[in-house]
Amino acid sequence: MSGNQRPGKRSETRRENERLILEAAEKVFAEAGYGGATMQLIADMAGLPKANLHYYFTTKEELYRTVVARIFEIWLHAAESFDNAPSPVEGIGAYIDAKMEISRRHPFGSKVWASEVMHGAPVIQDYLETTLRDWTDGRIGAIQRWIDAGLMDPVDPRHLLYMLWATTQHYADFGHQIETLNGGAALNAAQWAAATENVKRIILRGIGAADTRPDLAK
Amino acid sequence: MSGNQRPGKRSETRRENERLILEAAEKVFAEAGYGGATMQLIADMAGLPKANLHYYFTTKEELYRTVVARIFEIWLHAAESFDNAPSPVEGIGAYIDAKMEISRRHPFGSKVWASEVMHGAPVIQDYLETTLRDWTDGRIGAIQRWIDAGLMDPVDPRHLLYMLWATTQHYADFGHQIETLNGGAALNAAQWAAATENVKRIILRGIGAADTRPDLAK
DNA sequence: TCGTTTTCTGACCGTATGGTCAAGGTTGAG
DNA sequence: CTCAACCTTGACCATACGGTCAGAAAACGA
Repeated sequence: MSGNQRPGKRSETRRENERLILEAAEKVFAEAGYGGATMQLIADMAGLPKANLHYYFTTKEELYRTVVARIFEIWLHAAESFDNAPSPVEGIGAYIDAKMEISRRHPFGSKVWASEVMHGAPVIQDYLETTLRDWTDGRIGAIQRWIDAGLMDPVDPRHLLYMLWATTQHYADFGHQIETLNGGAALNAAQWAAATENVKRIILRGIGAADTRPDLAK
Repeated sequence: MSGNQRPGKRSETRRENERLILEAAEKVFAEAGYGGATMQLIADMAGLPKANLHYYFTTKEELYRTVVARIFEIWLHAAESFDNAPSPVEGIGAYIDAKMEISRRHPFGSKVWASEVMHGAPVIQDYLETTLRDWTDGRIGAIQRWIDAGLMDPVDPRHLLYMLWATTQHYADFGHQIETLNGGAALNAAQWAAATENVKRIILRGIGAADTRPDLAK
């Protein structure tokens, strides 16, 4: 219960190795799924002997839990973009920017999260029922206020949120499909920007919140 | 090479058992992933001894391939909704209807498909590069013609397609999350209808294709 | 009733996996 | 230098998994 780890520099090995393991684990869990991932594979990718993994993380499940928790942290951080925005264009726009950036920079984490939810959220059910639900309810209230203030059309805030999650995470979770349809190449910077602009444009116009008119700009 | 199975009624057992196995397999693969699924689990769910599964499907991979192929068939069928539509409102509207219906009636299949793509499409890569790419290119052409005809805004057709896939499949793939945020209950008929309407409304307005004006209808 | 084809299944096998452990190495404070 | 805490790892174990197979049991046509 005391458990305050000395941030002292004495053994930084621990930090470094945990980082190596968690990075490798995130990738392997994303590419093979929880059941398909093996400790040996993660160990090889981290460049450590398998027994060493079990020194830092007792079980495969504990390692997985840690990976998922880290992803949730990133998610929560992005969720802040929504706050303190006076209008839907700014709030939702910033949120789309943040989530697209996550899809681009943390595709493995996004896939692990998707896989976890698809399998019934065996290890993060409590997060869904507490943190996520609270955040969602709060955002629904914010959207409703924008609607009441006449800043956007009266769409169902809940389904709007689902649409935001779906469209942004799609670029990570279905990245392989998108890559294949892009001639086998990953999206470049310009294509990512175009994708983000498209999502923002369609959704913001779709909810009647676009600041400009039909916008015939190229 | 002769292999024409007599559709004779002599042994319909085969058809029935294959159906049982495929249904069980779809569910287990969806809920546990390929690596997490076991032949024993599928056998139990199908109510057959494990050895019997190997009589109909030699290997686990062959069973999985068959499951994925069946899902692709359903997907292709829904894709037809897009065709022969004179305007985006009708074409895209019908496509959204069809895909939402698939998400509702075949959630397991949708998850298997998502899982397959997320893991790099190890068994359907050829489908992505041929059938899916052809279909996508064709639809992009259709959308571009609508744009050229002034029936909708000049959005990137490719990203519009991604948005359609993302938003509709989200209701199946992330069904557990949606259910949790819905108080733990699955969406009822009215809620599914509301979700579908919301998706259609936002996207069609978002691309400037809504037939009606801002639509203040409740 | 017989003979042939198809279906069924308990018992079995080799392998790969998650996890353990004991012994040895490394580090740094006193 | 000494000692204790921490880190490393090859070898090992029990289990569970995909897959096999021999032979029993139906399911037919003649």
